Amino acid sequence: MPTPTKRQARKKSTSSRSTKKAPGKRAKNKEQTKARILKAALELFGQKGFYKTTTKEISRKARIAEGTLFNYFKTKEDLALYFFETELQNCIDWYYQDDYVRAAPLPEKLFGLVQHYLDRVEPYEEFIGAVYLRALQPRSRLNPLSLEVQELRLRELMFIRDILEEAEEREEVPPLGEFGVYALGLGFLAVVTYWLNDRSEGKENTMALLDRALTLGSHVLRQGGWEW
Amino acid sequence: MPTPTKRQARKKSTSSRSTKKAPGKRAKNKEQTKARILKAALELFGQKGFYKTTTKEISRKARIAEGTLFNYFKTKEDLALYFFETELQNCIDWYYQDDYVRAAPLPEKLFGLVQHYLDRVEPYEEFIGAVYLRALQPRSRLNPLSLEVQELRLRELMFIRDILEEAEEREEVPPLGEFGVYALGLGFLAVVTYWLNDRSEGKENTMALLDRALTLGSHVLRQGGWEW
DNA sequence: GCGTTAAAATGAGTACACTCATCTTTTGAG
DNA sequence: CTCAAAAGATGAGTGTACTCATTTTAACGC
Repeated sequence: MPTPTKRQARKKSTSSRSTKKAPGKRAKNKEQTKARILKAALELFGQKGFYKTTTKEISRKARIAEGTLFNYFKTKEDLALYFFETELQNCIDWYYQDDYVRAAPLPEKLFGLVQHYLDRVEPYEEFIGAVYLRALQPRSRLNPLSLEVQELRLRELMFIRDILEEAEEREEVPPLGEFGVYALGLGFLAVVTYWLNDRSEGKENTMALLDRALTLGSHVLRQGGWEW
Repeated sequence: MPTPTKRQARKKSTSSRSTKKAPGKRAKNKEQTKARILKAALELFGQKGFYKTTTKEISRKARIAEGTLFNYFKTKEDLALYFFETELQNCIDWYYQDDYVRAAPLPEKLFGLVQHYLDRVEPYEEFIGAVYLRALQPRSRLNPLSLEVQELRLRELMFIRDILEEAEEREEVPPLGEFGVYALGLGFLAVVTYWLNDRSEGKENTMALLDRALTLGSHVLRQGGWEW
């Protein structure tokens, strides 16, 4: 029994002659439906929150049958996860397209990235815990969400690795390897959890903490006290 | 509307004359029932896992009605949480009763504590994520578990504070204050998440990481590079 | 067009955590 | 002992995420 593949991009362009992209009515509909679901979900989550929004309501608002929703998203949490995927991708794109940020020294770079990410993720603050934090518990196949979350986490870690490798090449930091990636990812998680608890105006406490932590981190690394 | 208090220890010993403890049939039954529920839940979680065990099964095995379970535990997750409360308390008691550990230097002390905790928590590895890790998301009153989890986390942090204060008095570390507590708690969380992903024999990778991290931490602190 | 096949939509059905009005047991005062 | 009040147990009922057999729609060769 092969596991069903999903989200595969089809590039079969055999039949139609001149048009490079042959979207086809089917693919188009599917895209539209998915967009409608996401739009409806986002609005309802914004109005009533993640927990008080039912999948029935989302279906109704998206003008589809109740069951159809689950053809697009395996679970309600998987649907919510989609927003984080989008925002992470946005963050990655932003980084690779902004030359100023890419050229900046590592601490400034990280500060900018985290700030950007938190800004974008802010609307989903309520359910970030229900969804995203599960990345910390990847075992147990019983949890049906784990695979999706794991993918997201992996993409995040790969992005962090890129940034760290770049910094290593520029000799901004000593070679840290995989452990550095893990540690930085953990630091990021720490900031997010602090941010979740931060009730200060405009989350300024978080930004202050982040600033200080980056300064401290640079300091420790520059002292080279890293052999262990 | 005052929030209902729970789990309060009653010490009214007004009526019965000679016996110091007047348990009363009611309290006794309640205790027994609770114990039966916990026993049944633990067995079933062990056999089938947290997610595949239904509250109905637990009730049946504990020989109570389905609804009764929820007189004792607000949610299924709250029931699972009970095991972590117990183990944390056990850990605290263990620490305060073992003079050898209490006298040890801070890194050894922390190593012993974490090892002890992980040993005890190991049977619940499958659902530690479903329950315990929610402490990271304390906001959003919609999540009905948050209060209980928050209590547990608080107790943990208070324990960490005790340990740190002791170390500060003995001048094993510079004064770190509340930030130190937070950082150490985060470090602990890091170890737990690593442990959750660790498939090595006997979780030896985790223990190795813990050892190295403690050595590194001591080193950094001893260098005094802490002004920021 | 027409028929066939595969993709996708449908919504009644299911499973399960949790609620609540009602019934049962314990307590304690007289 | 009696009885009223309080604590607790009960299980049918409810809401909701999710499933699946069936129906509808799109694609495509003829």
